Amino acid sequence: MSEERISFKEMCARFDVTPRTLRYYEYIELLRPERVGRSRIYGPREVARLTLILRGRRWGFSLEEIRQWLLIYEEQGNDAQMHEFLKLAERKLDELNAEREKLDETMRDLADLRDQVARELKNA
Amino acid sequence: MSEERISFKEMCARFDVTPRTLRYYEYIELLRPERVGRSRIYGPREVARLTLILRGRRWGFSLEEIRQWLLIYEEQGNDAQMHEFLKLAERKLDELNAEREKLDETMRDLADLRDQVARELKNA
DNA sequence: GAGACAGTAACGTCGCGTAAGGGTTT
DNA sequence: TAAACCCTTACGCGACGTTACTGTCT
Repeated sequence: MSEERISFKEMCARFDVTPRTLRYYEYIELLRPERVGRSRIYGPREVARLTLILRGRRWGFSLEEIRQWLLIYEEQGNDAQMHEFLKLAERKLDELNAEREKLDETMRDLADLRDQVARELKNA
Repeated sequence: MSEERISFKEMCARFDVTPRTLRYYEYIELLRPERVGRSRIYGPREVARLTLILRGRRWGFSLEEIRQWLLIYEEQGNDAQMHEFLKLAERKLDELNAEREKLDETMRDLADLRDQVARELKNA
């Protein structure tokens, strides 16, 4: 029960990704579905991995970073690995914070120029 | 005087870009330096254009978007063109704002997971 | 001849999109 | 015969980085 063997198309639908994406993840060895003939079949392991992959992607991790994560998750949470994860998360949060500050500066600059141009238009 | 004719290397240094970048911008026809023999020489026009290009890049515009800008700037600010710019700027600000919200959400999610893992570590 | 500078050509990156072509099953 | 699904191969994008090789000037 709950063997959960899922077809290619169903994976695409369930996770809202294209076939190309699944094939690509397999090509770079993030996923390793079984084959029945030439068709791909996804078990619970692949479903779990894809869940993590997509979550990481939403967070702006590169697929190579995600690969590291998966290694940590795979061997299931001993302390050392959880520490590893915490370090990764802290580093990423720092990166995201830096990005945010750059974004804010950009927005201020652009808004300033917009206001300046708008004033020029009014005075013309 | 202020003829301002600048060499390839000096352009790279002044704007802190690589030779590859200058060659690329020329290849896609954002810049059109003169040639003396086979060497590139940059006049005031190219200096001004590169200034705008890099500013646009900091603001997250694509080079194709920047090309539109340059057209507007080139023909120097009549009202219609300034309106065009204002529309571009507003659209970009909206985009940047959406990006910022996604970033904030990402950071909240990641921080939550980090806290959760940290608690698990303490309770073990 | 060594070193600094110039040039061109062309492949590599990342995360897929998008054909193009062919096979198998309903 | 057609529709629906599967497969592989391979080129395309954006903004350059990088390598490889050649040429020119000091």
